[in-house]
Amino acid sequence: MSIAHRYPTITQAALQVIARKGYHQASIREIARAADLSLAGLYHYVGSKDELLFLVIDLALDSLLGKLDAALAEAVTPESRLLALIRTHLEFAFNHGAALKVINRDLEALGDSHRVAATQKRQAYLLRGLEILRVLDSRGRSNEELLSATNLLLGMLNGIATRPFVGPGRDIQALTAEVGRLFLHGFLGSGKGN
Amino acid sequence: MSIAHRYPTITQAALQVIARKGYHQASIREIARAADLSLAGLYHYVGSKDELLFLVIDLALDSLLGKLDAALAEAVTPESRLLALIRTHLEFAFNHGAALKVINRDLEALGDSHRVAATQKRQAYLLRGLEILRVLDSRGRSNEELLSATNLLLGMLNGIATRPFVGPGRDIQALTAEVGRLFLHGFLGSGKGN
Amino acid sequence: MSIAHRYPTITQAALQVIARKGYHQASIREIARAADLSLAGLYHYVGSKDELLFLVIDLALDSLLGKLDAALAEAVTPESRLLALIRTHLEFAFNHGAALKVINRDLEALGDSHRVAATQKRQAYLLRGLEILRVLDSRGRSNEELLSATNLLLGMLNGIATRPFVGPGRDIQALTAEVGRLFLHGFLGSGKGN
Amino acid sequence: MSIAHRYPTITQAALQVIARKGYHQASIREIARAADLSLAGLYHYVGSKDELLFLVIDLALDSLLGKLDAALAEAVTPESRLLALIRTHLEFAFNHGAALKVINRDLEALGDSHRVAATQKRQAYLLRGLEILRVLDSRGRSNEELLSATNLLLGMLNGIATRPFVGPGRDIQALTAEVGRLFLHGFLGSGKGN
DNA sequence: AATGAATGAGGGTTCATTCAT
DNA sequence: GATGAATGAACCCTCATTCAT
Repeated sequence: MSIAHRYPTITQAALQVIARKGYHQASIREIARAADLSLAGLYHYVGSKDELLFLVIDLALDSLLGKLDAALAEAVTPESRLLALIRTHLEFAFNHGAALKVINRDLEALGDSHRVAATQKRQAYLLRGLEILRVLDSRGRSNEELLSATNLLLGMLNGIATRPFVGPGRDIQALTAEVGRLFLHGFLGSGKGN
Repeated sequence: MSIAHRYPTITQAALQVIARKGYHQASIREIARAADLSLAGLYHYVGSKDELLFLVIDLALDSLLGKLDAALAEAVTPESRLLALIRTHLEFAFNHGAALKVINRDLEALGDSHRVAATQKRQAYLLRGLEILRVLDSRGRSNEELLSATNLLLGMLNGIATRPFVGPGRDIQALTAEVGRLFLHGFLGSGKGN
Repeated sequence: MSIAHRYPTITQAALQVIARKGYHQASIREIARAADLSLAGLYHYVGSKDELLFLVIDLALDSLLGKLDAALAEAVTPESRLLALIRTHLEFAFNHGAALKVINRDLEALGDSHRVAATQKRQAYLLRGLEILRVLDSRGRSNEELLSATNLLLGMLNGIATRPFVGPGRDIQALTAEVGRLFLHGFLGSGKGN
Repeated sequence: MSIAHRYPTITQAALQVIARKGYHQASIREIARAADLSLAGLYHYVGSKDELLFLVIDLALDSLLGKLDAALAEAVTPESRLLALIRTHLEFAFNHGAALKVINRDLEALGDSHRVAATQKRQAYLLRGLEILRVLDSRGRSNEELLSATNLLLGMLNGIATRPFVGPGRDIQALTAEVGRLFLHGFLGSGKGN
C-alpha cells in the first residue's frame, strides 16, 4: 500500500468526519478509524491534527479554484462568466458539500500560520468574483463597492449551500438561472444614481 | 443575589464566551468564571451545558424576532417592510454580533430536542421574510420559489454579517439601501417569463 | 478531607515515586495512585507535572535549608560549623534520601522559570558552606578558590549519599567525623604555598 | 558501508543524544537521525534501546579504564599513582564529559542483566582506587574504611565534573594538584587515633 | 543491508458532571 | 444557595518495536 494510496484515503476520511462533526468534535481517532488505520498509523502520514485540517482545506480550495478556472476558461462574455461562477459554486456545494462546509466553518480553527495560508487561497477565489463584477459594472463602482457586492453574491451562494432549506431536489441549472437573474438585475439596475 | 439577577449575568457571560470560542471550545469553567460564579454555582442555575446553549440561543432568537416585529409594526408598504427586515437584520448583526454568530454557528450543536425547538423558532423568523416577499411578488411565485428567494436574501445578509470583509465603518443606513435596491431590482425584475 | 490534608499526601507521594523512577519515568497517573487520588483529582490540586516537581523540590530544599540553619544556630566555632554542615547533609541523605536524590537528579528537568527559582534556592545552600569555609580559611583564599573547595566538599557528601556503596549500617556520627577530619586536614593543610 | 563503520557512528550518536537529554528522554528516532540512519536501519544493528545504552556505557567504561591503566602503568610511587587517577578522571570528565555523564546518570536505567554487567565493570574502576589507597595508607585501615575513603575521593571528582560550577577555564593540571593535595593531606593526616 | 509502514501502549492534560458539606 | 472536591472518559500525541518488501 503506497503512500499515493493512503493520502487520498486519509484526507477523504478526514474531510467526511470533520464536515459531519466539526473540527473540534472530530477526534483524530475517529478519522483514523474512518481511514482504516490505527491512531499511530495516521500520525505516520500527518504530523498533527492542525496539519491534517490544513491538508483537507487546502485540497478543497484547490479543487474549488480548479473547477472555477476551468469553467471560466470557456466563458467569454461578462454575463456568462458570472453565471459560470454561480453554477460552479452551486455545483461544488451540492457535489462537494462537505468540502465547502469545512472551508467555510473550520478554516478559522487552523493554527496561525496555516490559517494565513488558507485564507490567502480563499481570497484568491473571492478575487475571481470581484474581477468578474468589475468588468460587468457599467457605472464605475469603486473597489470597495465591488468588494461589497462580491460579498453579497458569495453570501447568497453560501447561504443557499449551507442551509438545509434547499435540498438536492432543486436542479442546479434552474437555481443558477434564478440566482443569476436576481443578482444581475440587482447589480446592473442598482447604482449610485438610482 | 436573587435568581432574577443571576440569569442575565449567566446567559450574557455564556453568550460572549461561546460566540468567541465556539460552543465546543467554550468550557463550562470559563463560562462560570466569566459569570463570576463557581463551577458548581453555575450548575445550580443551569442543568447542563446543552441547556445553557439552548437558553442563550433561545434568548437571542427572541431578541431578534422582537426587534423584527417591532420594526414591522411601523412599516406598511411591502417595500418598507422588506427594508425593515434588512435593516433590522443588519442592525442586529452589528449591535449583537455575538448573538447572531451563535444562532448561525452553534445551533446545530444543540442536543436533539433542544435543536428542534430552536430550529422552529428560527423558522418563524424565516417565515416573516417569506410573507413579505409573497406580498411583494407580482408574478404568482410558488411557495417553493418564495422560500428559495427568502433563503437568498437571508444568505446575503448573513454573508455580510459573518464575513469580516465589511467592517463597522460602513454605516447601516447605506448598507440597508444598497442591499434593498439590489435585492428589490433582482426580485421584481426577475421572474419566470424574463 | 481538607486541602491541608491532601497537599502533604500528594507531595510525599510524588516525592517517593519521582525518587524511585526519575521524573520523566514517573507517570502522573502513578503519582495520583500513590496519593490515593484519581488522575483528575490530582489535577485539582496541581496544575501540571512540572509544577508538581517544583513543589516537591522546593519543599525538599526548604527542609534541607531549615535543618542546616537549625544546626548552625547551635554551632559557634568554625570547625563545629563545618561539622554541623557535614552532619546535617549526611543525616538528610540517610533520613530523606528520596528528597536529596530528587534535588540532585531531577532539578534540571524543571521548566525554565521553575528551574531558575529552584536553582537559586539551592545556591543559597551552597553559600552557607562557602561562608563557613571562608571563616575557616587561614590563607586568604580567593572567592573562586573557596567556591571550588565548597564544591569539592559537597561533591564528597553527595557522592557518599548517592552511591549505594555506603549503606545505613554506617552510623552517621562516625561518618561525619571521618569526612570532617579528612576535609579539615586537607583544607587547612593544603594551600597555595604548600 | 560495513558494519565496522556503522557501529562507531551509532554509539557516538547515541552517546551524544543520551548525554544531552538523558536516556528516557532520548528517543530512538532521534538517535537514528543523529546516526544518519533510518529507524529500522538502527534496529538492524542494535536489538533494543536497552542494548544500545549498554553498548554506550560499556564502551565508555572501557575507555575510562583503559586511560586509567595506561596512566597507572607509568606511575610507580603511591602518591604519583593517586595523582594519576585524579588527573585521568578529571581529563576524562573534561574531554569526554558526555561519556562520564552517561555512566553516572544513566547506568541505573539499564535493564537488570545489563545493569549487573555494567555495574561490575564500574566496580573494577573503584577497585583501582581502593588499591592505590591501600598502599598509600600508613595506619592499617580496614577494607571498609578504605572503601569509604575511595567513595569520598570519587564523590569529590564526580562532584566537580557534574556540577557546572567549575568550567573548562580551570586547567586540569592545577585542579589535579589541588584535589591531590587536599585529599592527600586529609587521608594521610586523618586516622583513627587523630 | 536497508526501510517505509504500521501499531499497542502509554504519556500529560482537559472536560462536563456529581455530590457531600 | 453555594462550593470545593472528586472522577471517568476522552482528548492529542509520542514511544519502542515489528515486519513485509
